[in-house]
Amino acid sequence: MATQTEKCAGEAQSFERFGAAMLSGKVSDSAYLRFQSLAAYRQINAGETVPNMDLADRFVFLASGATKLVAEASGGREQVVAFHFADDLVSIPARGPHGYTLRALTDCDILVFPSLEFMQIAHTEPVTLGEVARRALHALWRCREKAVLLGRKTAQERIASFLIATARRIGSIERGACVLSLPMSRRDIADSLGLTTETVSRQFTDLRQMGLIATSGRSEVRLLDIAGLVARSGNFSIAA
Amino acid sequence: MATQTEKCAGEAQSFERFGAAMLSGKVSDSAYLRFQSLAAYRQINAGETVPNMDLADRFVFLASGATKLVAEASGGREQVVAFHFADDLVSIPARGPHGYTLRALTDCDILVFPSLEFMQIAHTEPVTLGEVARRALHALWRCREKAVLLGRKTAQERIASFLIATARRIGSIERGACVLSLPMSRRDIADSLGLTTETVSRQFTDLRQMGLIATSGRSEVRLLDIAGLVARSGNFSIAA
DNA sequence: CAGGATCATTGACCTGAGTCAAAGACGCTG
DNA sequence: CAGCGTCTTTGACTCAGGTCAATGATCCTG
Repeated sequence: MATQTEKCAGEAQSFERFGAAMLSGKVSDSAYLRFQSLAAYRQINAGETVPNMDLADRFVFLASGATKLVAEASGGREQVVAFHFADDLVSIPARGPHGYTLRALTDCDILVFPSLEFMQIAHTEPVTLGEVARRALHALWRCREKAVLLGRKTAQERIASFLIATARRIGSIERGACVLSLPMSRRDIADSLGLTTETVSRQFTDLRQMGLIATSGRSEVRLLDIAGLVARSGNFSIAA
Repeated sequence: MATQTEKCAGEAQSFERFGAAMLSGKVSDSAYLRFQSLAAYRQINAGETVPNMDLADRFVFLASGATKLVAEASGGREQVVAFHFADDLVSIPARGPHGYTLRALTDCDILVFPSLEFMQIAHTEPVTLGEVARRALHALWRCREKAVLLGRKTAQERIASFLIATARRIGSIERGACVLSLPMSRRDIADSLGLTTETVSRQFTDLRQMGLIATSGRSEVRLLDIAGLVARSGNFSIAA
């Protein structure tokens, strides 16, 4: 379980956070300064889109807040490809079969880097390059898990899997139970799990009636029986 | 369009191929030798699984042949997470919510590395580390495209997308048309696209009747109207 | 090159999730 | 703290794709 993130508004704090996460203090002063001058600091309000700048690939470091990466298919269909929280590094391709946009779920502090230049500097700093590789592989792992979910799981298994995975990222312990404060709407969850808001809602209701979860308000979910959720998540092996 | 791959059986040729792809000649002799002693060469016959060795994360370099990375969910459901062809580097996590296995579609020559040690050596060679990062980001990009496909596309759009994407990887030009020699069965395609063999078959039939493709035997597909396929692929922007 | 096993195709029917529509809850603003 | 817009929930019905079952095409082996 990760701890919830505090606010961190401000360019200096944001870059400091980036340094701690990606440069881990072992980077040369010159590289440090080059990263600093390359970084474009932005504050993004909830609901806003991270502007596309030019048409190049970008890395976005999320210093605070939460975002979703949305891919658009034809016919206005949207798929949420990933959610991100503080300290995450997001890779956004400029173009492809689908258009990608990064949208803020809450107010965010971010640093935007052009990928090409970022990688050029990183090539002189093994620590940072290794961190990019490590994070990319981790994101790939998560994306594969999502592919299994989207390709082969029922609506209920998708919701159970989502709750377990999200709890591991932003859940907190409160009076023995795991509590989630979801920054995303039912629509975001639906677009992430390949469902509709109606189906998401129905599955929440079912899990509530089974006594596996309790909800209060629009965003708070309390996981009452994690073992029961795992059993219903469609996972092959028991998650570690 | 990539060119089809020739056979390359043999440990020496396989490692040479690895060197050309991942070390690009600029690597120190000591790192070269360390990679060489870390690599476990294997020949895998079509249909066989790459043995799990110990329980650690692995990188597999595919020197020749084609493989599928399969994730297993509960109830024996299988999801093909990715296909791989010659010169691809596959990252296989040891454990997670779903068990992963790498299976050969054709006879293969592979090099297996334990991830941890591989990354340790790579940290001394920016070229290789950068290549790992580049490939991981590329695999992530592909996996995201797959998530859009699995989350939001119809059966027909999935098949069209699959044919276009596969043509780009292993298609060859023959008398003006793009020809695919698919190394995977209908079941593999179905497990990759989140469908059943029956649905895959029906969609092939439909595309054939629309005059977009022609098939001969079990594995050969001729793309007669690529623009038509793209139009039916559900892609948002026209693919480059 | 005949026999047989596997793989692919086709057809009939069924179901889980989508769609459409309406009512209810939340939470924001004045 | 009342009013209103948005988000969520619930219900009735539809349909794309799954399931079950049978037939037909490949291709491999002896």
